[in-house]
Amino acid sequence: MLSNHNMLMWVHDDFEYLYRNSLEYNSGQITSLDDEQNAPEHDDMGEKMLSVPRAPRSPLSVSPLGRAAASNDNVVTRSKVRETLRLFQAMFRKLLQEDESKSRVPGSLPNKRIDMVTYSEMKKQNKCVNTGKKILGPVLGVEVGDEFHYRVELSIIGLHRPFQSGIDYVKMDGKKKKIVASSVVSSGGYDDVDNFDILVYSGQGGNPDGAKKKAAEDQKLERGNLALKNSIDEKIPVRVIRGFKETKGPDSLDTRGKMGITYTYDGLYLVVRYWQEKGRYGNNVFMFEMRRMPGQPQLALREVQKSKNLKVREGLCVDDISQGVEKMRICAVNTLDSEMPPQFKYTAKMKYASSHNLIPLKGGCECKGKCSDSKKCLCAVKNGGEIPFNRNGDIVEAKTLVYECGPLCKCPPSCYNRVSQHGIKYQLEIFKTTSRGWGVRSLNSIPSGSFICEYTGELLSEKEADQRTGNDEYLFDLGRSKSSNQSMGAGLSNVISPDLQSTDISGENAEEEGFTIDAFEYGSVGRFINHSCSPNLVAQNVLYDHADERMPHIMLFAAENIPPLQELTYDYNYVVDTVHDSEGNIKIKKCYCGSTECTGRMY
DNA sequence: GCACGGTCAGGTGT
DNA sequence: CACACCTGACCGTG
Repeated sequence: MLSNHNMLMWVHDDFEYLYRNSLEYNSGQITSLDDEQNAPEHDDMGEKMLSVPRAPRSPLSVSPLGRAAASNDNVVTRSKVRETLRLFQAMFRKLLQEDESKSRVPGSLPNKRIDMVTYSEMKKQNKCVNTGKKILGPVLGVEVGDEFHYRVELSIIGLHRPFQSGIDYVKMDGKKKKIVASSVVSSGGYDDVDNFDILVYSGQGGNPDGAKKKAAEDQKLERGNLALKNSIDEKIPVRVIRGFKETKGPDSLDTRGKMGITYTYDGLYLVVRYWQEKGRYGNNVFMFEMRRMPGQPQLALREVQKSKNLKVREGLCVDDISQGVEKMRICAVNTLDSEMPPQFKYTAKMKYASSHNLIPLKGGCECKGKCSDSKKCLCAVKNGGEIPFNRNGDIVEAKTLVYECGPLCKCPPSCYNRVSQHGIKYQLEIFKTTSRGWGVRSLNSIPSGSFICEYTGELLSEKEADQRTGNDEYLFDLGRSKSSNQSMGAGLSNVISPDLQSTDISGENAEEEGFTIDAFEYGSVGRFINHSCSPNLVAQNVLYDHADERMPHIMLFAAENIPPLQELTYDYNYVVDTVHDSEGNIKIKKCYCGSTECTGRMY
């Protein structure tokens, strides 16, 4: 572990100055530099050099201003930021669902900007964070590598306030007139030269606007341009958010869901110089060279890019653990030791025994199209009168049980109500973790609400499961997976008007015979996904190919935006002291998830 | 079919 | 106030 002092010895003088400087402007203090909230994804990404200004940790480092109670900024923790973003994403999906289900009467315009609507609602209800004075340097609760899909997401957590403008800036304390840049968004819309750690950013203004018949003009050294210039002299770090256009992998079979751009917080940069040159339209534009400050974690996206350039992936030990069963290959990677992944028989589908008397489907919906009319679709009715997915295939919210369309439905396979039955759509891989055996991660960015994979295996009754001792690690008790709204946007029910809320359609005959999925011998990638006390996935009960509510499919969905290489986890949801061995003694299993919310025990 | 460019409607901040 | 902004959705072209 590094003390602050040691840490500063790693960096050169200039940097130390900057470091202190940025702290000052952040009006906080460093409290802890050695623990990572999201440790898992960095575990195997080489040595960490924590020499860059980091957001102070709450609650020990509350803003000295002690903001008024009306503000949401009293204690901005990492989990507060995650919660805020999840709320945005959940509200967004809910409002989009509402908008999509509206019958498009000619004359009544559908709302095209759900992101804006969501933003207004969150602002009205004071759900945004870091809303106070604009921040220079690190932002409380935000970490390098965090991902977003809408510009307003940057705004609601105080990372970059303006909706459209690429440059945000601040009046300097004490110098009323002087402005410096606080953050920039680089979406590649301008001619940026991209050298990983160098960003050449174009100034603002002067560009022609065809819609308004405005011709190109020379840029002026004002506003954002002036702020960036001043940042050179003041040596104040500027936050950089990079927008990457979605590179649809060649093996991506997902034709639906065209989410355009992923914004990634790329950390702090210094503006080192600026100049003028002729722009695309013949006008003079300003160019600013920005350099990424050393010691910040490499973006996972870069790591993936790098490894793709190699012929053989480092640590690769199995090319495809699914052996062709999944439509995408799932490789196994171990950069730590020589251990190979455990042997098992890969199955993408659940294995039911005839002794369980599975209740078959009785019928399906009669929709001719893609079940877009939730009033006519019988499956939508079963789901409480709505299709539980958006048209891009994201689940709207976690429910007790979701009914997808099935083999007896008239709708085509491309129907909006068939999401998890189509299998994985992200490039997943299993990898050896430092402290929790094998884990699962993705090489792609995963947007909140996306389907990840099914937890498959052999279906066992409780009695059968009890007889198979010694492999608890691969058991999933179906009763345990009460899908809760908590994990996909806490407080959604308080924010959305009651008539929009889903009706709970749980079978209340819970105290019947329980079932378990045993993935020890037969299973899928799902069996490698570890538990976490602050997980990024949620387990959702789904029915589609049979009607037996006692034994739903367990489908895992993303509960937030997940950057590449971040370990995927869900909450195993054990109640401590309720797990017994064959002699009836309480079993104890420690949790090594490493999150700040860790309870210490898995069961 | 798709990638790309033009167009348009926006909210917020200056 | 008017205006600009590295949006985001949509619709036409190639």
